[in-house]
Amino acid sequence: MEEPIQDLAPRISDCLKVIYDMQERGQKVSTSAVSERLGVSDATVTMLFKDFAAAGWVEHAPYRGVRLTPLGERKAMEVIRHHRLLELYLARELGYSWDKVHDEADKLEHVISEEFEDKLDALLGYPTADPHGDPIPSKDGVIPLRTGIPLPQLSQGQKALILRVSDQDPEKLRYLGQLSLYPETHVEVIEQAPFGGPLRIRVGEKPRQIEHMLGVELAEHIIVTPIEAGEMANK
Amino acid sequence: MEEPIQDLAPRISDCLKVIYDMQERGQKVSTSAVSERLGVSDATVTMLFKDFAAAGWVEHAPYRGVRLTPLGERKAMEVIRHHRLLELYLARELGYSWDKVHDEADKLEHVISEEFEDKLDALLGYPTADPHGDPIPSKDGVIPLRTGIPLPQLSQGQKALILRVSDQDPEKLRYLGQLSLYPETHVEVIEQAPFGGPLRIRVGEKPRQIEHMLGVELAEHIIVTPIEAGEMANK
DNA sequence: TATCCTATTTTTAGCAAGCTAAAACTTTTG
DNA sequence: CAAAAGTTTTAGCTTGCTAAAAATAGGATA
Repeated sequence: MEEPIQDLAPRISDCLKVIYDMQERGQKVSTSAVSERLGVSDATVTMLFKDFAAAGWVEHAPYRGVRLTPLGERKAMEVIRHHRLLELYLARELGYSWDKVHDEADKLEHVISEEFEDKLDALLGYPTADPHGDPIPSKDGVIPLRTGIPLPQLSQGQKALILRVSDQDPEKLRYLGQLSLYPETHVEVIEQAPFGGPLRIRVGEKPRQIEHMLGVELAEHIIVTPIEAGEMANK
Repeated sequence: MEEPIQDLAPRISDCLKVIYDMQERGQKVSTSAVSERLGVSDATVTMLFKDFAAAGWVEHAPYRGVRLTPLGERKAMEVIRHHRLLELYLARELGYSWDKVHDEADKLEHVISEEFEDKLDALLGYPTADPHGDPIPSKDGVIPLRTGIPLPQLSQGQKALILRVSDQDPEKLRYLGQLSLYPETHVEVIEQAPFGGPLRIRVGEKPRQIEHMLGVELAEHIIVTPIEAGEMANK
């Protein structure tokens, strides 16, 4: 229960990660949803839920899913810190494209030592976000909060900065990369077709801007923060 | 049988590595010797030997051990390449001391992808030796040969260059590191006590040389190549 | 030279972890 | 309130391992 996170079986830390991820998105954490994401049977997840409840990581209401306790959240933070540090490392130091970092980090995170993590952290300059803009928790489990809104909620004509692109599907990431929709990029909604229709957006800063069409499906995963006109002038 | 080396179970590649290592040292590869190094029971190793024989990696004469086939040697090269590239990487890029690289590499080598390996290789400039001076096989399994002799066989007064320090014991490595006995270091035997007595050695180059006493036990693992007086003059 | 003894190796039987298919059971929905 | 959808339980599989029993090699002994 108080064992270091490295010693958790891979399935256990993977499951913790999925629970946290779903909960962060405000979704209900059900047996079937988790089993699908982990690629195992429902029966397996039921057992994991029971084990987690016994360890005090979740509250488990049988037949209606699971919710992380504060302890469980702390454990999840450790797993996620490992994962995101590795993602950033793979992208920045080894030149991985952002659609490939997730899978490789998934394998590495189960074997690296505390010392390895510390050295990565230092090498990367104690970073606070991974290549998708997802925040990297600090060593003591504090997650740097940067709130934003999904791109489709941006009012027309409002300029904004991309904070996160929180999708894991390599295909989609590759596509978004082609449109230069990375974190820290400037973006503006030119118009949005009604009833959840596609968006017309302008990407990039003044000299080199490009327009694209983008489905809401994808746009929902792009989290942005509006920027004042004043801030633009500085550039 | 023709599956990529990454997909081998950890135990299998570990075993392959141990077999290669013992054979390279000219030792007989027996069930009990391998089981001891892997930390498993004899029964387990017997089964591994049978599996390896079935895969065509070794010739297994029951009750009298195992010997790698050419195919088995190729497989072993792949495993060892992974391991040594990682060792060098950990030491050079992450600042690990040479006594810690082995254990961390042992864990990492089972999960890294072919792409990861390629990126490491490039990042390191296609190296040919790890931090202990052990040769790194090329991608097609060719091992760069650099022959040398154990330090105790060096004639007195003969100057030499350290090629390899082939020991895995962290304690010993740490100690040898304190004496600056790393690969590429200059060393000279001042005198050797008879009947396998300790050596008196001079370490380093002209301006900054230090003398040490060293037991034969340890010295046996230091592989050196004599240098001509002429070569010295260049420096 | 034949046989015994001992150290080593292999075989056997069985354990534990981690998983699944299918049956049994809830909850939700029409 | 019945059927559908989702969850848990049950029974049993596979993998990888081990302890103990059986088998063997190879030198010691007579």
